[in-house]
Amino acid sequence: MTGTSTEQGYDPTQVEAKWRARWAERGTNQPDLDKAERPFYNLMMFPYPSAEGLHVGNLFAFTGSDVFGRFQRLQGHDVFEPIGFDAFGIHSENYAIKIGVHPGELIPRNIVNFRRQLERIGGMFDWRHELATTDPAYYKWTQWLFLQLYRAGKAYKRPAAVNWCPFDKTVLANEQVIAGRCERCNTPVEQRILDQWFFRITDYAERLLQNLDRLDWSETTATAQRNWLGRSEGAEIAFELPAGGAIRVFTTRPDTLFGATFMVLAPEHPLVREITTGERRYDVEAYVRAAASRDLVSRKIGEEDKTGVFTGAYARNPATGEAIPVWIADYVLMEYGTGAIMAVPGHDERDFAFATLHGLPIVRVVAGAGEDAKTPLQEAYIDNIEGRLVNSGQFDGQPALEAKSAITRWLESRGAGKGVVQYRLHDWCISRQRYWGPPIPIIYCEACGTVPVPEKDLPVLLPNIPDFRPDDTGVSPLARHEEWYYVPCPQCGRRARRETDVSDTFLDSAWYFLRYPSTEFADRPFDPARTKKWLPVTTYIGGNEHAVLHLLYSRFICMALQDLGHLHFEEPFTRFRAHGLIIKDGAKMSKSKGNVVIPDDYIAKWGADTFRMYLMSLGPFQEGGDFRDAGISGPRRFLDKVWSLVGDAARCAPGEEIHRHIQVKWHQTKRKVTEDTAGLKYNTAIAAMMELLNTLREENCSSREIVRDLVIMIAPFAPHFAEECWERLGHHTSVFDAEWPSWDPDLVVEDEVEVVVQVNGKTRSRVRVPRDADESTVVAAAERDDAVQRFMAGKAVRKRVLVPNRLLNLVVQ
RNA sequence: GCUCGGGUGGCGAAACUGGUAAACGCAAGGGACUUAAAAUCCCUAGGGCUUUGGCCCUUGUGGGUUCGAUCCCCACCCCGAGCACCA
Repeated sequence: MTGTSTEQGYDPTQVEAKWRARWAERGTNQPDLDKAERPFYNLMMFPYPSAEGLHVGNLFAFTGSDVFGRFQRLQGHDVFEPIGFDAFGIHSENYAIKIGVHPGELIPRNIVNFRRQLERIGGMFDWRHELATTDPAYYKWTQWLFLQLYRAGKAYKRPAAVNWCPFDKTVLANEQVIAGRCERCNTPVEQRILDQWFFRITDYAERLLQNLDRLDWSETTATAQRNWLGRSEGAEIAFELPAGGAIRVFTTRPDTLFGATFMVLAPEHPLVREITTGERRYDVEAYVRAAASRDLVSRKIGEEDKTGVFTGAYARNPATGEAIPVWIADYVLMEYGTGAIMAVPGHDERDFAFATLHGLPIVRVVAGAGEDAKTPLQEAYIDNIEGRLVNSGQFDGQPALEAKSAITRWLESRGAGKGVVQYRLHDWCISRQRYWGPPIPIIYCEACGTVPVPEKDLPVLLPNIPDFRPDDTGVSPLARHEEWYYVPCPQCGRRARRETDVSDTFLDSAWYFLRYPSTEFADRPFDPARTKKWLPVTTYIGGNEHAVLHLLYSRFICMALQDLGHLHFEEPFTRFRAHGLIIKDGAKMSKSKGNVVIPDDYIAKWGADTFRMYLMSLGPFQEGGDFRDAGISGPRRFLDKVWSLVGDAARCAPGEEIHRHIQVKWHQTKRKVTEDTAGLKYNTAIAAMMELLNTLREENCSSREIVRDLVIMIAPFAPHFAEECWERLGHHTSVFDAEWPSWDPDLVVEDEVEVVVQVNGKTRSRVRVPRDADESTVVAAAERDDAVQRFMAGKAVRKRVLVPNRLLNLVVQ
């Protein structure tokens, strides 16, 4: 194999610049959104335009999505691959504060850099449909979305706790609270109660859960959503108070009701004041105050001792009739269930710890194998659903599982309880007391109350104020901007005030995929015809860090929009695949770990195509890989060799005869590359192409037909390179308009196969036999083999196992 | 603590989801070409024995099922990600 050649070597810089220009000129990456016949919406999670630019981990994800889009295009689909920027939010704002540049100035600058990087890597993006969530033409519709939910009664305002840093005097997101302290200044964080806007996502909990079963999603992602939704079946039970009324609790273990020896209310529970007796008032109030000042995060960690105080009140256990003491403790959370529990210390770890610490009685009501009512409890006996009830009156002896429903029915018949379903999911708080987001389109009027901004007045523009820092009022900086803050009431015209909270970034990203196909329409968020043609998204690829919030919120928004008649579907992402992470020095790439690799220098040195191939060959796309720059020369050598092979093929006469075994390799490769690329197993698809190349070089074969197929198969991975090779093979159209190679099922198997011969499960030899040879033929061949004979040593064959075309195992003695 | 992933050569990884463990690539060693280097090309290569014919061992650890286990089952160890007092 001589690399002949008077021709030019492969120069990626030149080739890539040429094809970027030509794609732009020809509109290669711009499908006709109205006339497309086989629409395929290939979506990648849009990036947040950080000041650092895209790192290698980001480009791994973008490239993997682009490979898939280009592959689908070669399969004959009209692929729409849009891109945009998730540019609002606390990250941008905090960074802007840190370096003292206004986010309105910083973000456009970052976007320019992102655009440059994304173009350079060769993404098949349709830039005509680029969007940024910070663009008033976009957030006008984010605000519109809020109004639709508000009108439908799905948005409401209520007091809720936020994390508050008393030093920085600002509201913090949960992620900014590290071990109960502010991530920036290390000051202990407190909680503050503010009036905030919520979306009623909990109304959709059951649908969000049910639909998961029919979505083609990564199983890990679906599982994460199931866990987050947290469906529990149980009972709501009333414990009567002597003075009238009752404390209602939720439990998943009604079968342990007879073991409820005390009750605990969350400190915020509305009944606390009412039931506390005079002599306990001081202790209880002190405890409530202390709980209120604790930050939200450490409250939920649960490592500390289980503090609490007795209210002095008693309630009646509906099963035993006994009066049991009512305590308050911060291990009970107001946001879950009813904010009150029946404590069963015998069968709940937390209740056990609390009872031990405060000297409360512990009763066994479930006995496992070899235990009875009197077996002492050293710790809470939890995994007891296989056990039988004891100390439980008429239910003694029943299996715990049966007793669950039996006791629930018994309570129902006496009006003391009922079976209910609970979710962990909370309503979505969309209020942010910050500057850098879309203002929530609400006006407060003394006369008319809460008035939504009329749709004709949208967008409510985010004013460009120089001091965008949060201050110690706990209110958004927008409140300081008077000519913005005060507006005439849309209903009565009197002076009114604007809502100063902006909405959560997750709201921006919960609908951006609806906007992409319709970016040119100024008068509607998403055009009905376009939406009908392109949505739901065919394939969505993104990071598993968004497995829960972003994907769940997007699903909720689509459900709500469908219910309101705006959409024809309720699940936005037909297929979702989570990409893996790129590891460097044993850790995920992140700025805080200091192991971020900036791709620009690699691309400049090796070319985008080599870099793409390298990233895709690191490991399975859905698992990620380990970045070591040493390996990048491999893919480059591959492309160099293909380059020279294309030169040979261009000179080679068409229709050259091809040996059978090369044909087999060729067709096997087509099958493997097709299947593996479709399954996102890019690393093995690339390996298969390398094998084919090695075979062609060993056999000194430069068949035009084979090289042509190879170039098409390389195209999703190395698009500029493939275009250039395609042209050198004499084509005048884009390689992406070519047809993906098909394989002949008769040509993927050799006529003669090698069958492994094992004796007692150990490989001893291999014999060549015709394909699909029957057992007697294979056995005969094996028995003629010297090595096999040696290991058989005249012993009788007790059993033969034949795996056709693969293996024969002879079991002797 | 809980829920998902995952542990295979010097390194990244592959193995039709029970059938030749280590494909493909990187790094390495030897050779060819060259005044030289780079590039390129050819050869070697999991470990250990060896009488040079081969033989034995090897997929985190220990058991099990099977003619046969990287793959299935049980117990344990380690790494990564997410959730975290959810009653």
